[in-house]
Amino acid sequence: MEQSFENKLSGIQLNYKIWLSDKDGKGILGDGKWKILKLIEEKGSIKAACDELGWTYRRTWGSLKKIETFFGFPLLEKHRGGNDGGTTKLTQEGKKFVMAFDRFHASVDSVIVKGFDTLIKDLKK
Amino acid sequence: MEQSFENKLSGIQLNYKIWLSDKDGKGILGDGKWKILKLIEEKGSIKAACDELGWTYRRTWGSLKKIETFFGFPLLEKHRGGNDGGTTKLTQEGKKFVMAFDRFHASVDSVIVKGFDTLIKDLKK
DNA sequence: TGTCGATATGCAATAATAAACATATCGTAA
DNA sequence: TTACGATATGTTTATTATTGCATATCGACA
Repeated sequence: MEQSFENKLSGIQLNYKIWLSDKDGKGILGDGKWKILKLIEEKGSIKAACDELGWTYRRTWGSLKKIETFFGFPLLEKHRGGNDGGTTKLTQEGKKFVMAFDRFHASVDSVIVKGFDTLIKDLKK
Repeated sequence: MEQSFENKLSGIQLNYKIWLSDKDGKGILGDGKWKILKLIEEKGSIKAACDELGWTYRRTWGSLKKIETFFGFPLLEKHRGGNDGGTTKLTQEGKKFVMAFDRFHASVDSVIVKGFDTLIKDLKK
């Protein structure tokens, strides 16, 4: 058996998750919600965003409830009724939050990827 | 209702996890295993490390099995029997892996924390 | 004023994960 | 050669997370 990482390294992939929580680790708002919030704004409805990501409406709705419960004010402006059934878009606060998270990710993503490259190189030595 | 993040920000905490997987997202080896590997080396046994972290031996053993199955060679040198029941320490490869992950974390941790600080500041604006 | 499709929500079923229980194996030192 | 405590592993029970099903509500518009 080859006692070396070498031939396994190409099969390794990097994963990471970053999220915010309250002090009990609850009320989580992370990558998933960030993604869906962006997509809701883009598509104009929760349902359309769910379909796009293949998520169940039920689960998504529960997630969105959590984040708004945590902050105590809505990040989404939801409208029911109408010929199109209803629409949803981000509130001012929602936009601010999404943009802040955008910046956050932009600042850490490349560093993590770079660190991973170094890790792989270290294992080759 | 206050439409501002301001008064909630102090209750928010940062969380993140970084891990490596095979192409199917399986064979995971991340922060948990990194931590326990270091502790096993320090304590000299799997059991002692488990007790320290409050993890079940069964679960830990399963985790360690996974990582070694993935690489195809042991990261741990395990000994059974003896008056002390047995001991475990890292192999050369185990040490290399742990050290590489040490470096990896050292290079990304501060950036992530700094990014979080900026995120919070952004939400205050 | 009836139709439509999305929002809104409860609840049962199911899957995924972790914990708990049980037991066998090993080898050294007394 | 027996006792000890850690390694090693199967099985089962709990916990939690996710899915799926069902159903009510809403309001612009035809």
